[in-house]
Amino acid sequence: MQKSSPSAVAPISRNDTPAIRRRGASPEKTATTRQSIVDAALAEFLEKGFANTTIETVAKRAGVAKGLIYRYFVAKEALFTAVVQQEIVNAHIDVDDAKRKPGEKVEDFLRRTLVVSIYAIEKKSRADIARMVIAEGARFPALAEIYRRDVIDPLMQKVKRLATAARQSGELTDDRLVKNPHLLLAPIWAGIVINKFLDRAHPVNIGELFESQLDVIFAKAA
Amino acid sequence: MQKSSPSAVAPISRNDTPAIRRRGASPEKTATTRQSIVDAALAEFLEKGFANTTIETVAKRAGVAKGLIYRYFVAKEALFTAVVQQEIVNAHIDVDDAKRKPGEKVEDFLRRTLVVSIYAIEKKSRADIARMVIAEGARFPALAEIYRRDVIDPLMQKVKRLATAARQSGELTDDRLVKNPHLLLAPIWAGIVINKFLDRAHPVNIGELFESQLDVIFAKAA
Amino acid sequence: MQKSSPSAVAPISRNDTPAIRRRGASPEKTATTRQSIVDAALAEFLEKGFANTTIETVAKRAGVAKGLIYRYFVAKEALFTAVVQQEIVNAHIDVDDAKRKPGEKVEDFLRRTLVVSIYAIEKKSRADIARMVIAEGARFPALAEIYRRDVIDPLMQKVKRLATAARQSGELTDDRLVKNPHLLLAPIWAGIVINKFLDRAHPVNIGELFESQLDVIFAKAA
Amino acid sequence: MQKSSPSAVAPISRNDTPAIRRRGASPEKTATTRQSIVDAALAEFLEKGFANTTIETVAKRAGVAKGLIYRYFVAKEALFTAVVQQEIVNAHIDVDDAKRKPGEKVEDFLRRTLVVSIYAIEKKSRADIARMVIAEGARFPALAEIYRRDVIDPLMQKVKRLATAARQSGELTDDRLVKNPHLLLAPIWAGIVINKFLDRAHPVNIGELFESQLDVIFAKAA
DNA sequence: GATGAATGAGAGTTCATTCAT
DNA sequence: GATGAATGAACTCTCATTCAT
Repeated sequence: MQKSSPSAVAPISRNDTPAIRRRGASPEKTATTRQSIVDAALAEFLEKGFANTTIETVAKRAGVAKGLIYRYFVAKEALFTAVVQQEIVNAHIDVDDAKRKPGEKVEDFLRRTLVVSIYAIEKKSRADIARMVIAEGARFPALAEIYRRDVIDPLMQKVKRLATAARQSGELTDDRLVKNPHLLLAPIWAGIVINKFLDRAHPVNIGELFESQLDVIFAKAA
Repeated sequence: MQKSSPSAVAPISRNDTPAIRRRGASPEKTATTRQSIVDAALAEFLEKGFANTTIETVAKRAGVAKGLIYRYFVAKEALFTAVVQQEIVNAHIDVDDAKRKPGEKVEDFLRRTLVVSIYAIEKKSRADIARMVIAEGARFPALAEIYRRDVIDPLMQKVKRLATAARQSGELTDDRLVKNPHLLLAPIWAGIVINKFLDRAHPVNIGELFESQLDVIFAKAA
Repeated sequence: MQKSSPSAVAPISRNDTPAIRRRGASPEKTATTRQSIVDAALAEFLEKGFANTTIETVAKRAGVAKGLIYRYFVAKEALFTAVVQQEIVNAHIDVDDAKRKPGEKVEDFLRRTLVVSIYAIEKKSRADIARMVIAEGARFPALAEIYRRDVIDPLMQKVKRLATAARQSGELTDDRLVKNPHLLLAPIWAGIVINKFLDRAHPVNIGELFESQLDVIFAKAA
Repeated sequence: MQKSSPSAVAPISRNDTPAIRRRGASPEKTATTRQSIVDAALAEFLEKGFANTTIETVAKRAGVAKGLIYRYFVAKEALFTAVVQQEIVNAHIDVDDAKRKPGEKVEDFLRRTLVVSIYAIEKKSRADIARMVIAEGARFPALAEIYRRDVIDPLMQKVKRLATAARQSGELTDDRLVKNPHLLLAPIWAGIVINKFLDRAHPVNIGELFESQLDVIFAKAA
């Protein structure tokens, strides 16, 4: 009922005068229906991927008729795109340099904030979203682009800024991270690939892997 | 879906009875036909993924009739499995500790061998195979397992052995890499994900990224 | 499908009890709504034909909700029938023999009245109605029948009566038109078929064609 | 099996060497199948029109599977177009001026040739084809154009030539038919409209109507 | 072995019609 | 009366798989 993406239905509250009662189904009902479709679709897409998900199954799971889905999304692809985009929006990882306390070391800041986020990645379905974007990326390049633009690029910018700060303060003694900010988050990608695609039976601990990466990058004596 | 090696056609007998003319096509012709199907299928699968590849297109590309494919592979899935498996076999990355020269440092050995392999990853279609295993992994868990068993696990074992050696020789001053051998190859996964799925327009240099990782792991002063 | 006049809504009572305020919308409002639906439907049907017209589009064009249409017409077919019938009523062509002036020749009377009507056929949408009746006739035989009964047959009767009069007065020297009254209006049908279906780019002049037909029938020396 | 239109299948006879036997289904079988689809489609389209004909019904009537139709025609529209075009080709009406015997009057020639054709119009399904082209013309303007180009226009040219000849020989005493060649065939259109759309119960005799038209045009004393 | 016509089970999508509000 | 969300049957089209030749 919250955060309905701005694609199909009318905004819920028209204005503040509660007396206005339109005929027909209420906007709340509409929003609920839409959300149940989105939820069902997300679950199905995550479980089976785009090609193996059928509209009929989504409808059944959402408890609505097949045709109704087409009132909310013009096509299966639009449904997929909308669902994934909505999730991408939620996937932001927060490492804003501005939140670093005065005098706080970059490494400490990263441990305090990012490590927590990363341990949470697998709790929430963020890794699954990433997996889906990856798996369907070839067929939906636009989605991959959105993911890059909204999630990866901003994150990389922030990492770069933090690396630069660490370099200037002497916390880092070389430019490697400034030039290759991807280095910092490489263990996350590796973890997602291994845990979500290759070895579900023996998952690596992404958080621990990331902490080790922090260790080596910041040359911590073990 | 697991034991798909003998899926369709008996292993081609390397002519032990060279003079005998059997009825029908010669084993050589058979092998050639099979290979042209596999080649065509690989190309199609890489281009379009499993779901969007049709048997008809594969047949056309291979220059054979649709029905013939079913003489070699019982089903589309079997074709896919066979094709990918064959590629996985080629995907071995060679870092055999035994080949380390006496007295050669582990780091030097890695730079001498692995870095070269990694720069080659993108030249050959290995990254594309990895991408496909990743993308279709949800639908073909058996393939992912094979990939892990035949490619990842052996590689990890070797990394672990090298890490142990480096630890014992004092080249490494902590157990991080021994406990998290994935750390070494994380940049490769990150690179594949970024280059193949998320940001084809601005690829990272996987080899360079990997070298930086060697730098930080072996605490090289820049 | 035949008796569709009372198909949906009772004939609007021309207020015999003007002071009484009934609940709900006033009859005038009702009539207005109904008319806007009919107008929209006519326009859509003329543009796209029966099968390609959707109730939703009609509703949108009429500025009413989809469901409301079903308060006035039980089904799409009833709507179509009602709309076309209403137009058929307007399609009468006036050639009443009674209006012939005393002593006026039949030919002169036809030129004075019918030719004018025919030049008007294409100005009004009568030809388009005819076209629609023709195009949908196979699917709506009842409509074609109504068209025949209300438009064609009466017209033919009048033509026959005029032909008989002309024969008796010696204006015509044979019974051809009496026996084949369709001969008189054949150019109109030909004109509609050619202009509306076959060659919109090079329309024939129906009025001129009809005048030529009068010429040859009444053996006018050119 | 004859005259397969050149749209989908390979030409039947590759060359004269009868020894060539390809594998798989024979071209004759293919042509037969194609023809049975075309026949079934024509019958269905004539009975129900384009929109009310389903591929499934056509397939059932042709005795083939639904999907097979799509091997021969890319889409329902293509099937319709092909079927109708093939019939249009057969719809030529022959009034070639060159076949007029030396010294034969135009009127006599027309009675000798065209009247016969016209009486045959309703025996064959030509009138039904015309009806279908008319009924679906709005949705398939290309077909109407083909019909005009291949049937109407050539016919009109011939009529014009004959009218000119008759005018010059003094057989006609005015230019009406030269200027309005449609006049000659108007009764045919009228007849088709009346018999096929408006009044199936009381059909007019198109041949007789056309003969009367010849009478009046050539000013025959009754 | 080899061909490709033939099959038929779905899948996505549309739309007349219903009904809770 | 009026709304438009909801239903579900029906339709077009696809494609893995089979099979007569």
